[in-house]
Amino acid sequence: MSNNIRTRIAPSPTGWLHIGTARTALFNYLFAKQNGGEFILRIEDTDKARSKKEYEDNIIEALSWLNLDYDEKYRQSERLNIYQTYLQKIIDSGKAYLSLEQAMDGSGDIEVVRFKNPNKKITFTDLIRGDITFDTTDLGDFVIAKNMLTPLYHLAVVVDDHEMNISHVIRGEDHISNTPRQILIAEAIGANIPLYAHIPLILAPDRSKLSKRHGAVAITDYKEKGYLADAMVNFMALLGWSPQAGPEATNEEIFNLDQLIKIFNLETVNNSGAIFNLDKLQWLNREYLKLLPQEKTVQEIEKYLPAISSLQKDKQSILISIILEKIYTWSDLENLVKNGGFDYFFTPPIITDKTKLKNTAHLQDTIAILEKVAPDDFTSTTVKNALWDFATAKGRGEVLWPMRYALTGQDKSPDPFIVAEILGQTETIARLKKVASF
RNA sequence: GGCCCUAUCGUCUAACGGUUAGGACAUCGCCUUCUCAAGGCGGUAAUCCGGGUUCGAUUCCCGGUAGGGUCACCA
Repeated sequence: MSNNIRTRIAPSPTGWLHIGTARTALFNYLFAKQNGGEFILRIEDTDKARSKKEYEDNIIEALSWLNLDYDEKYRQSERLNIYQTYLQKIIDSGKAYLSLEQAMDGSGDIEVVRFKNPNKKITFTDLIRGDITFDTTDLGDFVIAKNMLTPLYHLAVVVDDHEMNISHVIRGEDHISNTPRQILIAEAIGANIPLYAHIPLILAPDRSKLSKRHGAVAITDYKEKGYLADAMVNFMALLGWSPQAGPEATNEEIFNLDQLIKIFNLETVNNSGAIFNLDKLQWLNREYLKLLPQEKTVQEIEKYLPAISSLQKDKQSILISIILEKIYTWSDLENLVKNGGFDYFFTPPIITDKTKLKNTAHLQDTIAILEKVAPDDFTSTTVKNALWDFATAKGRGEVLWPMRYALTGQDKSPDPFIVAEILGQTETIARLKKVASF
């Protein structure tokens, strides 16, 4: 499939990669890849004062984490001569002019380059919103460069999109009103007008533009919080687009990057802003956590709970299932471990308040029953089977609560059978004997 | 304020002009259960308002209202 679909993400390195920019990158990536095209990263660092290398590094780190691989990378600060050439061309053709004006920062007079506005109506067809018309008269003769070597945003964007053969400009709807200016410049340099698709913004819960005051907005914040890249990608795809729409409609919502490439549809992207819903992200993240191969999961859990490696494989997988049903992200696990949430699996609990055991009357019988379970088959199932009738006869709470409490020292924990299996027969009985002698 | 965009459950969203307005997250209830989770099952919950067009509007048109974006020698 050889066509000329080329898209780009053009962040300016004046802040960390924002979740909204990342979602725009995702849509650009998906659209390019599903059409066998190229996805390009262009660092828009023409503002020397505000651009910082650390932000560029953050952008690259975030895109890499999300697996949004770009085919080409450019930095506008390295292309100044190109802009200068085009600038000269526009000036020579009389479509822009030098203008001596008092600098806005009060630093004396400077000569800026203004675009000679033809004052006409511009209509473009937005792939998502249909025809949009602007009267450029309201724009005046806008400035396109501070001087011959310092192009401003609109000029640099148009020149680059032209030079880089960008076929589709997919960007946030905050750029809709920038489009007529850019079309005017494109016409002035004789460039093809790319196809535009303005996607809806990501909003904060109060429907305002999502910003730092609403908490974590940088992609790397989510990386650090222990979210999975696949979950993040899946979640962002669902913001403003739905697999439920279109001819290939499905109610399924779990799609990784490769699957999204196949089913994403730019035409069914929504046109209204979407609120960032953390609950759904968390749910999605757990879904992806469950999908992780055990080896990978153990590896990750070891970072926070090294003791898990001392367990046998089958016991590891039981503990994993216990852990996964209690966390949404790895940082949840980190917190649980910090608060001693899983200590009892590895260290006997210290029980000082024996009234917490409630009823100790059946402890000796419980021990006797557990001692009869075959040592080589001491599993949650065999333990449960051995104990069940006895517990039912005495009142399950009368038998099971003290057993569970003796094993864990916790008011809340997984059931005593599964805890017993992980601890093993010897340790289980030892813990029970200890409290039985109170 | 000018210009532009938008409007379906709390949230994300689906519905060739004809559907009991569907799904997911959240929430509530039930089941399971010694506890906490997880899981299973079920429920509550929406077409912003007013006019048209039409036999029939969530859907098409107009107006209103509301929200958002943008109006730099930032991007």
